[in-house]
Amino acid sequence: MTQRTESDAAQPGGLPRQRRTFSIGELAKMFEVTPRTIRFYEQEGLLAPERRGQTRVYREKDRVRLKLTLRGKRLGFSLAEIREVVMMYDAMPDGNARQLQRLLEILADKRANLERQLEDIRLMHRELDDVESRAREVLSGLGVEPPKH
Amino acid sequence: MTQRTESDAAQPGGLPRQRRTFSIGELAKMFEVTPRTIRFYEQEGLLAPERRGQTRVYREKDRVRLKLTLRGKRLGFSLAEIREVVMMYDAMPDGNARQLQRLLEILADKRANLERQLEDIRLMHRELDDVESRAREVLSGLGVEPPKH
DNA sequence: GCCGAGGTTGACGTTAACGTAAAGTGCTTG
DNA sequence: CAAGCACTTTACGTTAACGTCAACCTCGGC
Repeated sequence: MTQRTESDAAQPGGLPRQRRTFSIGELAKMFEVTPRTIRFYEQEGLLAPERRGQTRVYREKDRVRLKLTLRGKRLGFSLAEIREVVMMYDAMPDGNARQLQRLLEILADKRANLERQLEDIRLMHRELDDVESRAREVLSGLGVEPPKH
Repeated sequence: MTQRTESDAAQPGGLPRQRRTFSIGELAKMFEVTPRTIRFYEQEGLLAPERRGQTRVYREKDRVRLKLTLRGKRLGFSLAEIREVVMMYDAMPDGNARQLQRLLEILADKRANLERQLEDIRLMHRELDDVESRAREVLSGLGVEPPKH
């Protein structure tokens, strides 16, 4: 319903970008999820924030990871799948050849998934067009003016 | 892994198209799901096959519905959402104006969903490109030839 | 000094979408 | 006619992804 604009506006004042941190509540509102969700993702190995004492402190890196995670979810990937990619990405610098090969496999897999989804979306789009036009027909048949948009 | 080609080849011999029926097992193999899944969809009001005695008999119409249902699922819609559209579509001819307005709302909603998914896919695609190219770099740094495709 | 706003860790509850096992029906095939 | 195969219902089990308490800390402000 409400469109969030994921803005990344540069802070005036030239703060050293990397120093910005977030509380769990801030992140939660930012992405419209609950703190519980964020803690759960941590428990599942998708996030690993620092601690100031007992409380979690999130940095830019964590924010990005959360963003990617949620995007993956919207695309229907399971948390396990997302973790698989994210963790391997982090382990890349010292990853051995086998691991990297595996990573490439996974990526190809995801890519195929995306392709199929694109096709599905195109098809679904047509279906919706069809249903909608039929609905409009019936409506005007009833002498009701269908909404323009 | 295996690409099914959802073929709808016209039967030679000019059979009256509408007469073709399917068993639950046939449909299951056709779409690579289990019979249990198909029965579950029926129980959830997404399918309503005829019965020859006790056994279910599916027609072309049912096959299409199952196809649409599975497509919707791949796009992350819940069975409830899918049912909402499918049932209203069927009720269209005698649907009153209110119902149809509601249907249009739902359709707009789904459409918005698809738009967001398209954007997500584009973004995700870039991420994958990025991760992959970095993985390939590291691999060749190790003196290993990364697979071309 | 206490209060409210936010944070924390358990631990149990819930929902969706099936899986799985048991027990029975019905055809057709050797 | 027995065996096998595909179908049926009933019912309980399972997994993912959180929701929902309860009970506790901790900090800034009045």
